[in-house]
Amino acid sequence: MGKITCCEKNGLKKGPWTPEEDQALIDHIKRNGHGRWRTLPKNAGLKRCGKSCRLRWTNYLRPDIKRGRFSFEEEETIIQLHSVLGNKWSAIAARLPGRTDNEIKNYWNTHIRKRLLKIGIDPVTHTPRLDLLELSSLLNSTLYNSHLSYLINNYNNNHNNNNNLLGNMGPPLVNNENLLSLASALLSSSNQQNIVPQNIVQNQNQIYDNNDDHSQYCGQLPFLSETPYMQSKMEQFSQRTIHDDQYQQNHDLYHISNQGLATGVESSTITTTVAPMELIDHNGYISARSSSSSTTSLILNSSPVKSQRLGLDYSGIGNNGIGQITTHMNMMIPNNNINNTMSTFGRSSLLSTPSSSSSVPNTYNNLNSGSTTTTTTTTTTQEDERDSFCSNFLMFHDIANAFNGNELIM
DNA sequence: AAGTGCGTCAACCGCGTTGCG
DNA sequence: TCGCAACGCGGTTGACGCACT
Repeated sequence: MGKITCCEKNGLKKGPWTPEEDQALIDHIKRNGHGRWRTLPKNAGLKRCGKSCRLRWTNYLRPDIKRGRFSFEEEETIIQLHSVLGNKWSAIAARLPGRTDNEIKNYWNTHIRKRLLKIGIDPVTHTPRLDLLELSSLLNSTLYNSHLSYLINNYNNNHNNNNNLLGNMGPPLVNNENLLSLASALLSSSNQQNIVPQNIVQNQNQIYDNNDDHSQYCGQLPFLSETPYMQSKMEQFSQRTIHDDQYQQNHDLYHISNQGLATGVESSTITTTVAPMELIDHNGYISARSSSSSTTSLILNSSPVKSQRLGLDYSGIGNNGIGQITTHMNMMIPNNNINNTMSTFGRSSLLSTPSSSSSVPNTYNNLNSGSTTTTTTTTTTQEDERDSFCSNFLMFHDIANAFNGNELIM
């Protein structure tokens, strides 16, 4: 039948260890220390191979082994280290006192890995799964036109109402059942369409301020930089020092600002505005005018991974259409680091609105409890929290990676 | 109560690396 | 430099327990 192993060949025992065997091993190591595993079993009176003894000691009997469930902090560390080290379990274990490589490996494979897959993150690359990226990008980019047009028209119809526009939006634009068929249709037609940038998601209440002349926006998307709100924000933004070398270095990074609404989430939900770097002119203005062709290329061809890393959380796709895509971004950008990030990354900067800055959790540690993904969730289990935590953490981590710096990490 | 499916995790296996003669 | 033994690592297996039917 099976291949004869060294243990079987030598008449050595395999399988689970008995308490007596454990005690014999412990006693021997207490007396003589570990090492010399080949001769240890004989000296300890064990009918086991040295390999088995070493494994039993290092993975189970060692006095400094920490048993029990992994804490949030440990899980956080594992994810972070795995994104850097990959499946180097021993290297990861070396940074987690009391945890063995075997334990971490098992925990990864049985818990974390599954959760990542569940939320659409590739556990190997720590990025959104590529098979979902194109689909989602396509949906976003194409739906953006109709979505904003709807919002604008809706706003024009309701501009005396202080409630958020989305309260009147009705059902999401996309549901799970239609997702694949819609994607198929879009894929076949996308090349003929003039797609408006996917990632510019603005707070309609703020952009189209009540003092604006709403009639000018009727039926079409105004250039965002032409709205009074964005004019004022960009004026602040453009006062910051921008270095051309950083622009060159980060030319494919993204302008990020925190805004509310506009993506199918509730009015209390804070979302994040993300615009491709290509859409930001030399004064720091978002230029929708220049984006229609270049953004199509950006989304579908040039750098989908980075755009998704920074702007989109695909865990929300299945549940809430586009809405949750922007949600996690806020979680990923610690409020007290926004200015640092701006100065660090020059043109690839962050804009924070007053509304978001009061709502975004200050620290990474708040990610567990401070999720803004509150759109439809009614119950929260510990597993749910961990799912959310994984998602948040990974996005946070990937942003830091994408910026090629550690400035976002506490 | 018995059968089945599934998740978990301790333990095994094989291969690569290191150290030494 | 080579060969061998010992060790370490990562992938995989299989026993066990629990939930569900």
